[in-house]
Amino acid sequence: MSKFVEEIVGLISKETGLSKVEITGLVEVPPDQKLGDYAFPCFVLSKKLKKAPNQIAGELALRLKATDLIEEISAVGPYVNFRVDRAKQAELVLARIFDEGDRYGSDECGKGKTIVIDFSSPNIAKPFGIGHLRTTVIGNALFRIFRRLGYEVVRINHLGDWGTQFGKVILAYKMWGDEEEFLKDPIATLYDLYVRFHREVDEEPGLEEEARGWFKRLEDGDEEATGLWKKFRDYSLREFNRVYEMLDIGFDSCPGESFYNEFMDQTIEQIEAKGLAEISQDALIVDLEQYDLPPCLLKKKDEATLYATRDITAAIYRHDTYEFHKSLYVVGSAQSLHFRQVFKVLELMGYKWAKDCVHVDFGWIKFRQEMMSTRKGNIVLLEDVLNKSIQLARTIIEEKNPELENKEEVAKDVGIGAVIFADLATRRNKDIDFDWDQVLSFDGETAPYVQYTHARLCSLQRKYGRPVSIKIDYGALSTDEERALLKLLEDFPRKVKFTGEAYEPAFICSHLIDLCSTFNRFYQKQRIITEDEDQTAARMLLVRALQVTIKSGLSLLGIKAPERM
RNA sequence: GCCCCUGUAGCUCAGUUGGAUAGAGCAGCGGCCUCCGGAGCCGCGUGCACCCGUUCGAGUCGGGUCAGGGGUACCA
Repeated sequence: MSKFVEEIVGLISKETGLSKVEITGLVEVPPDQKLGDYAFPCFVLSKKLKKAPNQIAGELALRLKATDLIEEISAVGPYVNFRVDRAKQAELVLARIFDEGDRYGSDECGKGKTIVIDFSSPNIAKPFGIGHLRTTVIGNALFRIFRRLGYEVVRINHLGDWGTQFGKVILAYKMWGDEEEFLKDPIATLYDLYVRFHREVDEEPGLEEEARGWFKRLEDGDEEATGLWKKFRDYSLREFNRVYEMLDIGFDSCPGESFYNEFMDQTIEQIEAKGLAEISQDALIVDLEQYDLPPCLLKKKDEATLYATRDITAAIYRHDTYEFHKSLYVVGSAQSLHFRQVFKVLELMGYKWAKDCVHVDFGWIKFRQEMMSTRKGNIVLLEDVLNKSIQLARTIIEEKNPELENKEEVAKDVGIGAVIFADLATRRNKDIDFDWDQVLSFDGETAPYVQYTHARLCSLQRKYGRPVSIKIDYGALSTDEERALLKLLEDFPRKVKFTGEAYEPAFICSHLIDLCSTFNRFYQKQRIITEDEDQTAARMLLVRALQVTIKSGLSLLGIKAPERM
């Protein structure tokens, strides 16, 4: 909590007899900066004192005396408003940022704790579509945020490399596959086969049964099935890595669902030993009716396992391996029932840590215009989106800054940043309408706007040409915009923490937009570098702090901050 | 049928634990310096799906209605 709030809480508690905790919960920030920096609403006191809140505020404001940190106290309606000593506030914030550099916003709260994040997790033999963007970038942002908060973070790519679908792909490949075609474009070929399988199954329903048989053989370690599966997996991974490299995203472990195959029997035995399992309609299930949940299926009638079994096994494995404080699953909301079942079974198995498993869910990406016109099935490839965005960035650079040195690198940073930001900026639980025009927009509330502001701040520092110092006249930062900027900077660490608690990277996006738009307004109105050396020195320290904070915020989202663009 | 999520301006979205006149961006129209980067800035807007309730106070909490999406035993 800020020193200023502490001070205010102290003052009020002395005068009113309310507890500090209670007051802390009530202190708020007024909607208009002109009213003050902090406010205390007097409604709660009106019952106790049997007086109108307006009257109480008036009397309270008279009794409270200004201090070193709080320079003005006044009543407006039912609120007591506080104005902090601007110079002190500026000094506290700017000196700290100067000191911490681009680690500003870090915290110790995660020290000694491990968080496991399961994210991205594409299915092999299927194209990496735009639909996989959300889990990938949200997971990566959470990784960076928790790391900043002091946690050990383990990134897990739980590849979808197991399940009945591979029986289908194997069978389809055996029937219609072509080696040469496969090597040319592995995923597209496999995906075509998969689509064709579903088309042909309508006319020959027997294929379905045959495919299940192939998955069963795979699960039993059959040589031919395993060989094909391995081949599909290797080539798919190679293509995924291309996308991960573009996004600059990595993983600490990529075991995939298949990895847990050998532990599956153990899990089932354990569940049976607890007396939780039963046979129903020829399948092995855990009945969850008394918890208002549908049964959790462990084994199909043909004895093959299901994804719930694999997720339960994986959860136990992860806890044994990492002794996590939290285990996150960044997976679409379509699977929320599935996770409720899995977590419930873990709880019934007696694992107390089941409560530390969190489904970090998110809405769908839907399509409006382009979906039907996309040639490759009904999928928009993530790689295509990234490439288009980079291409647009190139074009704009050619137009606005053709002299730029490392154009290609900057075009990548900007183009990819735009795509990441466009996704992260919307709150997780909302569905996103994928719209080319919106993703490929570099104006307004976008990554390029933030990056542009950052580049502008860098440019100012180059132009200034002298080292920025913390020995300045802090009282010189006196305009409304400077004041607002100081508060936004002060609030940044709290925002990062809150973002972690809510698993909601969008909070950082909007904070960055606030910082940038406020600065740009300031920049437009006021000259930064002038004849007035004291004022210039003060403003340059602010510029430096903003630049560093924006860079820090972007890096938490997995977005680069070029110095020129 | 039952369960979950969503419903704020023409479009896309903010609005942290209920609080002082509900905010941005995009698109449209009109402007901006002797220009520190115009990927910028400024101006133009009577909108919280609907109805009840709780409260001094509801976009925010509770109940109901309507609309959209998702899930609901052998896919993941």
